[in-house]
Amino acid sequence: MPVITLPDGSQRQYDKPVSILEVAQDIGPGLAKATLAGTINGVEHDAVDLITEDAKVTIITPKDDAGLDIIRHSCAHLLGHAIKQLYPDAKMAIGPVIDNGFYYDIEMDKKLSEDDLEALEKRMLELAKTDYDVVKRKVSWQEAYDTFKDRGEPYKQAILEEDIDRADQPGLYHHEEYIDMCRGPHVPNMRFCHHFKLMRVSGAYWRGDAQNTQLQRIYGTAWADKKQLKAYLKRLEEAEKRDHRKLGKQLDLFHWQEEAPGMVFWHQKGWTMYQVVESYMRDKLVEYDYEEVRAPMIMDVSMWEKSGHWDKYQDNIFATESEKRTYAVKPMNCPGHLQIFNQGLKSYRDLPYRMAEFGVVHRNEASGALHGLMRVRSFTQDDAHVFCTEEQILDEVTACIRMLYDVYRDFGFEGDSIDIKLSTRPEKRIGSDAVWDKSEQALADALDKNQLEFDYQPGEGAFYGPKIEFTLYDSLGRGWQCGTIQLDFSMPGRLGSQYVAEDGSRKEPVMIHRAILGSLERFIGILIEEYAGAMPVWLAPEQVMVCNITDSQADYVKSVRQSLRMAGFRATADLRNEKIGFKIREHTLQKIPYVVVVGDKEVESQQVAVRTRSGEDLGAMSLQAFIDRLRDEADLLGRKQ
RNA sequence: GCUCGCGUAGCUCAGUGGUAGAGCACUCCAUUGGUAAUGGAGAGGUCAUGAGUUCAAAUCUCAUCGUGAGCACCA
Repeated sequence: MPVITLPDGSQRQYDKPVSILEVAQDIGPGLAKATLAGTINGVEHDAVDLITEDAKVTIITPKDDAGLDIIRHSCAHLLGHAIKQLYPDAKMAIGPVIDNGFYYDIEMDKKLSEDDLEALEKRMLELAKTDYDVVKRKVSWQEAYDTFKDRGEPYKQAILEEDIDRADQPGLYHHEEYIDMCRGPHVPNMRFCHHFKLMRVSGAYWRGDAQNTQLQRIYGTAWADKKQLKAYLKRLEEAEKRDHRKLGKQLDLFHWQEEAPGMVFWHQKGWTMYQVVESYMRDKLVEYDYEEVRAPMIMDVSMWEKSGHWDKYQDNIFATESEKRTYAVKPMNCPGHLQIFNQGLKSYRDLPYRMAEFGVVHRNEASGALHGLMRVRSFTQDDAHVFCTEEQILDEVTACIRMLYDVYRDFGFEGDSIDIKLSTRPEKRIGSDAVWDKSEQALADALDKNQLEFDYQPGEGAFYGPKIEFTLYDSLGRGWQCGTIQLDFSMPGRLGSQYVAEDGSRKEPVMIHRAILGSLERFIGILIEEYAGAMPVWLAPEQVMVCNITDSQADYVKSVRQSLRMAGFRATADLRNEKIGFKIREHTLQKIPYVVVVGDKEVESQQVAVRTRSGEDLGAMSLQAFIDRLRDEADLLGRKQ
């Protein structure tokens, strides 16, 4: 006699167990038609699942986020259905939901091409358009196992054997002749799965392990209706226009070439941005009481053996030989900083000692890992190491976080655009559990103290200590770790760093590794995508372009440009023999914040006519008024009001 | 590193076995103009590199390098 409570608080009573679909039918035929699934006491269930006891029930339709996920999940099954029809020898692995869509990992001999994807998509659509019912069956573990054994699906068998309890009743979803196994829920009928697109195919390892077979992964996107699908594809197109690699070329910021894979050739404009960012950070180092240093680029390999890097990262370290000695190009700044710390006897009175470097490091990343400015083989870290006592950890980490947010806000990042993760002790680690407890707690406390939400990444910490990672996202939503704060109880000991404590004894300092921007290259890449190349005034490599209308204003243009430069702005003159419309178009496309136009009128009145890159004509004003405006805008940095 | 795709003029791209193309940029000439493209002419390519198939290769095959998406990696 289940009593069902709906989200609006209303109740319905039944004299026998009813399915979610029946409840929906009871409420109205329109809702029944839109019913994908439901939740029973907060747990998702298929529409056909029976409610046997009093429960809170919600109906899931394509309008719900959960509904969209169900559609996507069922689209993965639909892909399986089509794959097995076109390639009967395909072995299906896993087909989960991801942001905006789904994928399926498949083992098959035939290597899928773009054309094959098109054919697959066509078959999927044909199948979906028949609007067949998806039939769910709960079976015993053994029956599921036998089913997939008969069907030659070794991966499904492996999932059953390794992940599913023998007492469980796995759900088998019948898509006509195709059967897939899933926790569900799934759509009751394929009429919900008409709006999808297969996006690409790539390789992916079974169970995410490079030792295992590489499967073919087909990615697709799926939506509740045609409009959503079109809007998504449009969004993707727009996002691609923000690609920093594309903009880097268009805006003449940097280039790459074959002879130096993963290393940037910064052009004048890109380098100007870089220098603005660097000098901003240098000011912040003063504000937050750091000392800047510079350590050698290459050191004898023995240094890296002592630090442990050679042992762990040898394949990724560039090395060079000279006079029978092997030198490693530094992949990290910490050993160098420890050498500087070690010069002269340090007292507890010297702690905390905050040592910063714009450290250029080289890491021989796997070729497949390289990605524009985001993942390079040579980059500059805004690195720092804080040497302190255990008692000082909390305060110092808190200060690092405060500094990080101070900086990020100036660049326009805050709130949801920053993802925080706390990586805790890995299996292979050094140091006592007591020390780990304390340091993990210190990092968590520091985050709490700054009222920041974060997710734990258990086991993902470095072998020497836990770490906080701050991730920013590119225009396509790919995350890139930028800032990081790591605790290290090991390196100072390995490289012989000590200080004299209050009681006269020698102690090892704790080292906090911290980077705010992380890699300047990566951070600038993120900035370019964030602003789609239209950098705010303080970062724009060219801030003002001063244009004449005819030759007769050339001298005035030069003097305006010079005045702007003397006022501290990056201004250029465009005296070419071109029409003003042509110049404006070009400089607007180059995303220069302001174009100043001077003709005879302006020369006469000793003014400047100002136009913004968004196309707004601000009219004529005195040069001083324009300079004031520029200064106000530049002083804002990238802060959101 | 792995899987699949891509590599043609400075840039964006067309060209599927038979004499290498377009637009923009560049150079020159004319034009001196008021807020997103003035007109004309010219120059510019070992079709990433190397090998092979073929009477003939930008085009087909293989390898190498670079690059794109994803996987793995990310101190």
